[in-house]
Amino acid sequence: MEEESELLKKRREKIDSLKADGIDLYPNDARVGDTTASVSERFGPMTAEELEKITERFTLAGRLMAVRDFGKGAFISIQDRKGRLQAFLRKNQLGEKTFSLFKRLDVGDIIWVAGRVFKTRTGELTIDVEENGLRLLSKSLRPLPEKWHGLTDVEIRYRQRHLDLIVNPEVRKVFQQRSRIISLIRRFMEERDFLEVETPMMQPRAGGAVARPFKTFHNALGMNLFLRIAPELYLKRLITGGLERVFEINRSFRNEGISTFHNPEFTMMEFYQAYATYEDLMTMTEELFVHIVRKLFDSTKFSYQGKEIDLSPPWRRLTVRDAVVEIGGVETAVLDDAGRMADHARKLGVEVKQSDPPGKVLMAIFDETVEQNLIQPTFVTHYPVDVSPLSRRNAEERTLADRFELYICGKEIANAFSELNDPVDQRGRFEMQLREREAGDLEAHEMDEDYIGALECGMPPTAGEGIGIDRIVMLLTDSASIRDVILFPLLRTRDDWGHLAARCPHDND
RNA sequence: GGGUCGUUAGCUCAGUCCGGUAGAGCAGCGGACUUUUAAUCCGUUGGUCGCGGGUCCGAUUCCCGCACGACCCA
Repeated sequence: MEEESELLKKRREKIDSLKADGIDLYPNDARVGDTTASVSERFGPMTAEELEKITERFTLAGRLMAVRDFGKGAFISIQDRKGRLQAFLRKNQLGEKTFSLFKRLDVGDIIWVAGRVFKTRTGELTIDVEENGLRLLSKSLRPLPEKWHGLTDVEIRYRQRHLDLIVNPEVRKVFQQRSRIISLIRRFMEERDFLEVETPMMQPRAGGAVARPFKTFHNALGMNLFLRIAPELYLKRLITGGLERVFEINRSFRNEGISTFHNPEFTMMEFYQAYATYEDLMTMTEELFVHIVRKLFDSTKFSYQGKEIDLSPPWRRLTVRDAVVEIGGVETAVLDDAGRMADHARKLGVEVKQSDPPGKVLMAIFDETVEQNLIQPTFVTHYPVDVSPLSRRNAEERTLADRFELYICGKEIANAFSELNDPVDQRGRFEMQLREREAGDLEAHEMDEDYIGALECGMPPTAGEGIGIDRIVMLLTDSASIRDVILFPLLRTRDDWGHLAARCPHDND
């Protein structure tokens, strides 16, 4: 048994003392009528004289965050989901018993107070706690992090997010913003008559994107399953099924490295619209983003990590080829010669295989030279078909796809294309992907006969898009790391002794 | 996978360069105080110095390895 700290011992002593007085440490019968915000919004603007006429009684519950004790009186701060409010405890008003309860409370306890409002000499709105108007609702055994610096150790912040949320109000705000952003997106889609759907996260084949999946196993069915890397192929079956406009906001999983912009599970919105083109989606994307930032900031501008971003449309549109020439500084002649292009890529330090199709090499050059320079919102268009196995071919340029990616602040935020609905072409694309897989590309797409079968029933001409929700939230909350916008980012597990938990041997097939 | 940095009290941090078993603030505990708000004042408790090994009379400090985390690179 591990030694208990002095602090914990003291708390246990208090608990024993409270129990001895017949005080329930975890009661569940308190009724809460108000919030810190409902009270302060209503009475904050009033003067002390005006408040004297208010005889209404308020009941609040929340966490005790600070105590300023004066012996026979004390100020305390109560924090609920909406914020903080101060309360004043007076011995002669609370009564002997209740005041003695207060003396045994700790910062961190969940409490309930009742009383009227008044303003202190310094003008702060305060609850004047009435007789017996203080109750303990839940006893805290552990001390909270420090009141002034809060909790800054990022590892503890992520591992014990509850502490982070209690003591760092700006963290709570980020997650409130996240919820708001998702809600705004949902509303926007519903207004355009899109139907929200849910498709499988456990899939017999992980398709719809170029990435490595997590593998799992269903015991009863004796079946290998993969966590989805994208919902795409299922959503398009729904388009074939006649739903015409669908969207899904949910998790996808990619078995890849972790960085400030990558978490193994992340949230994406994918949506598909029949009888639309990727060009329609560019306009719609502009409208969506403007809708969000106007509601959030009442402006089309915001700043991210010191960079001023302006989302007022129309956004810059640039082909991959033009981007590589203009921004990447690559000569046109190099791009027209597969051999020279591969040499150029190698010069940039990119690993190029003999089997890599030219489109893949071009995109490697793009990633290396262009991506991080696209700060203001930019639609990059005309992707090579080689790297777009599910996209429709451009009517004029058959080696190019009707596809765009959206970049903001040097990061990919969205990926969209007119969908390939020709089952014969689709089979050919999958076959090409299979050849890349055989050449060692573990991310290449697999053959999916079920999906081709669905296309053979006739899928209407459609455009679809995937938008990285975590990344949007990062941008709009000025968060430097994706871990700051995901409540419980993936970290290595540790047991109570600080050792790594047992790792399962993994199979590589 | 590689590099850099970090890990010291419940929290926020000093100290380690130059080896002699650790300090502050907040929190806690005791006392004073009924309009404070990082309340104040007086007193005071609290440490496997991330883990393991090596060198040494002696290691939180030097060396090696490991773990976890952060950032950068691939």
